[in-house]
Amino acid sequence: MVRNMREAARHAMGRTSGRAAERDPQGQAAAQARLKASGLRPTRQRLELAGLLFQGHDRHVTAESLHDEVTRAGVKVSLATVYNTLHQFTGAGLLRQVVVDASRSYFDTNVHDHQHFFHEDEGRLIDIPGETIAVTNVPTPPDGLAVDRVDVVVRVKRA
Amino acid sequence: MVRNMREAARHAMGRTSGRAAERDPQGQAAAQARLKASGLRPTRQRLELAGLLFQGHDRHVTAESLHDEVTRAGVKVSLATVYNTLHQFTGAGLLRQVVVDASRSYFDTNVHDHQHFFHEDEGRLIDIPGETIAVTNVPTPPDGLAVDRVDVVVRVKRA
DNA sequence: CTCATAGATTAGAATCATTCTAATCTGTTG
DNA sequence: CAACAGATTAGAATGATTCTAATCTATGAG
Ligand SMILES: [Mn+2]
Ligand SMILES: [Mn+2]
Ligand SMILES: [Zn+2]
Ligand SMILES: [Zn+2]
Repeated sequence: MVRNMREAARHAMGRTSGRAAERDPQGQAAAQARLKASGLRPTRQRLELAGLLFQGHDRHVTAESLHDEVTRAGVKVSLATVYNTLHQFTGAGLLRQVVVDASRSYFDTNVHDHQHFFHEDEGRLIDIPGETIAVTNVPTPPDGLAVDRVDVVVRVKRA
Repeated sequence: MVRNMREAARHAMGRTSGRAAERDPQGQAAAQARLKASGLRPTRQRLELAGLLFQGHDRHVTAESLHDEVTRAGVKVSLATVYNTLHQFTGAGLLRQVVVDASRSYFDTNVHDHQHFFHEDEGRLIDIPGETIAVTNVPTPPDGLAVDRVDVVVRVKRA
């Protein structure tokens, strides 16, 4: 039943209306490149999620916030796939996991050295550029251990 | 049926054999004082848990590790009570909660300003004295927010 | 292009830490 | 020794995350 390129493309798009992809052509292209570079198959779901995550500005998402967002965009992706994708992207170095809240995991599109404000009332993360804060005199780890990284979280509340 | 002080004391001890209390007389006394100072009733469970937690050296426990420990000591305390107690002690300023692992909460008997090594392979926390690490140039929080505290976690792995 | 297949997605069940419920118990105070 | 506010607890509930196993799809021969 597939007769030509246009039909094939529509078919490949599956359940999505194609609206999201049409709305963000360069995002999709960049996403495609990013996935290819990481050896991840460019599936509809990964392209949509990458499109939302890597639009240029840095983002902090939870599995649920990203799932809500992609769902609101009219794209059907299961929550399991959102979790899978966040972990795969993290494994590929496209995302970083941030632990600040015992009740849920955040993922950060900014994988460079930087720190965070964590707004405890609202559960929001705000970047602090990597050059801003200086952490000095970090002691040598106990024998047999090596520093993986140093996290600084500035917990803030309503004044 | 309670005839004298000795009997009364045994009765008050409830289901415990009294072994734990006998093993740690000063711990119990200190615990009693600590609870009184915090306005918490000195129940058998709180005294046992305080006895284990505040023995002098600083400790990092999870609800489950503390529950295992108190259980192994032959004292019957429900996990719900361990959770309740950890939160009450935290509210009273006797403990501090430490967020380093998305999968469980740690409680720290050292409530003074200090930082941590977190051994990611084993899930263990190691104190870094408060005067050791210096964090400078922490930026001013966004408007309407105030710094609650600054956490530094030095994540370490097997070398 | 067509097909075979490794890899991906997904609904729904399972897990696990933590919290809640509501029944029972106990420390305190009069 | 009451009376009762506060504490404990078994077991259910919750909520985030992971797992299962069935179905789908991207890909690279042929
Ligand atoms: Mn959702
Ligand atoms: Mn949890
Ligand atoms: Zn960030
Ligand atoms: Zn500590």
